[in-house]
Amino acid sequence: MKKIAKKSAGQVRVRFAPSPTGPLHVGGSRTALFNYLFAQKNGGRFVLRIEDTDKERSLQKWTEEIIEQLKWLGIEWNEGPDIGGKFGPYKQTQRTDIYKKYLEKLLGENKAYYCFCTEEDLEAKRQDQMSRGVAPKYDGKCARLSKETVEKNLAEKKSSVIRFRIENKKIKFNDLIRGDVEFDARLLGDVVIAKDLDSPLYHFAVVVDDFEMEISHVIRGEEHLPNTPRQILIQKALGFYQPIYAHLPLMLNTDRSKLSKRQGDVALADYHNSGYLPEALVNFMVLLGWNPGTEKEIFSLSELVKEFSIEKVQKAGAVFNIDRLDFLNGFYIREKNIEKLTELCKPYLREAGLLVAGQVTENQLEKIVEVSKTRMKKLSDIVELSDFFFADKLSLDKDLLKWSTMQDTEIKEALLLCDKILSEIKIWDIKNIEAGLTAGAGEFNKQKGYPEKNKGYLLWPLRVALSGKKFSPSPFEIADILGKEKTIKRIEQAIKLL
RNA sequence: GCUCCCAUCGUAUAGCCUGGUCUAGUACGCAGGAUUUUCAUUCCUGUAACGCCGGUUCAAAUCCGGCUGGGAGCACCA
Repeated sequence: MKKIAKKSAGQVRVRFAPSPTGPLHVGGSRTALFNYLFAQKNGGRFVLRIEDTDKERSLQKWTEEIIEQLKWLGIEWNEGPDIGGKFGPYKQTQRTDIYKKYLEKLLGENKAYYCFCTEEDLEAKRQDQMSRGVAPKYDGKCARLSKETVEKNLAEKKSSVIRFRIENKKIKFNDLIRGDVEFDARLLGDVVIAKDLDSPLYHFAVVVDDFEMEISHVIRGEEHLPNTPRQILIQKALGFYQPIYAHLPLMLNTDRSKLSKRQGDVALADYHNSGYLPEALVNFMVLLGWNPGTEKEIFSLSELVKEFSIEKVQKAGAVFNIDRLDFLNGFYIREKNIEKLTELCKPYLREAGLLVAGQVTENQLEKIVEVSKTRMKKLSDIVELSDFFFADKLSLDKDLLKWSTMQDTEIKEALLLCDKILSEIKIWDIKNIEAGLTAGAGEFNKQKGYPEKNKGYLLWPLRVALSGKKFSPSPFEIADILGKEKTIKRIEQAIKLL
């Protein structure tokens, strides 16, 4: 049997290979992003491959979710389960025949063997080894079973798995990010590469697929670093070329452990749903473990494609710092044009029951978003920030109306004055509102003997009367959006409290 | 426990390869200030780091060694 290894095609081909056992993780998203950028930068191809060999945990809906979220981020692949490609299929469960062929080859060459040890047995040995302080590894019990015994066991349908014989030698490889890395394969123990001929396991399937799909660079998370020597050994046994490896630093919790559910969300969809923008997430994730070496920190995906270089990827893990994500997201929110931002906010308003048909016009809605956007960190913030615009009647806290040392009667006078000024406005626009009120504030302060420059005596009670909130946009903006009738009504409702 | 990886302000990082220009830069955060009726935005100022010990050298954040600390992996998961 003479199967000569295909040479790596020369062209850059990378892959992102998630297993569909749950929603797309932010760590996975970043891995996908780096692969995508690397491919784009080098004129290569980016492959999406679904590693669903774990039949118990893999679900079609997660494959769909992964695809949906990656697309939302703006990451595109050249080959994948949804679009096909020259090296398909791109789901491992559809590639059983390919794996089988190689599995038989390994078995035939005695580079792999059937193992009949039970799981309980194995677990007990593992415990024993751990307690003795040695590295747990398979003891090779079934490695030298006679051909007859194996055939007899197989004929009796004894449960079995297929193990790969690990060669006892040192494995050295060069990692694009970490440099030379060396492992001693003697510590490894023979790995299980398949449950049976039709059920390959991770280590085996990746190696075969990376070869069959002519992957040139394997860019993945650092958690895979210890897996690499095993995979290299399998490649060698099969006569495959060795791809170039690059192990990305991990994303960390605040306590510096591997990012996990606990300190916050880990599913990309969670960030998506709570109103983070894809451009913010991309910008944020890429800067976790990479930087351009310049002081530029704001990057669009297309700028990233130009400036990305894998050599500048960091070795140490990076803490996922939500403050920075919030800053970036706020920045991108402020950058968005108002039509688009309004569209993006609508689902949140609708979900909160605020967007009832006919209640506000499109124009009003855009104004609401416009005056709220400097306060938004996430799209979902729009609800809390703007709910009072939609309310029919405000539930006012009387104490909030008070500014400085003002007494109830003075607040009442202030609101009465506002009522008067606003009632007299003919053309209801923000300019007239502001001009009228500003003049009124000066007048009011002089009359009452308040510090002349402090417009709060008039404006604070007004703003609270209109918004019901401690913090809000200016009363001018609110009044403009509310319209004359509603504005006056709210002022009068507030006066009744005093 | 074993193997491997890693180590600059609270966080992300620049600088390290090619020692001097580093009294260590930037951003977020935080503190203070300006603008402002409030909050936010914007602008200004400030805050704070080369883990430790030894070696090489005229000179070390930068090179070498050790230590310490942190992380990941050790499945019939991926």
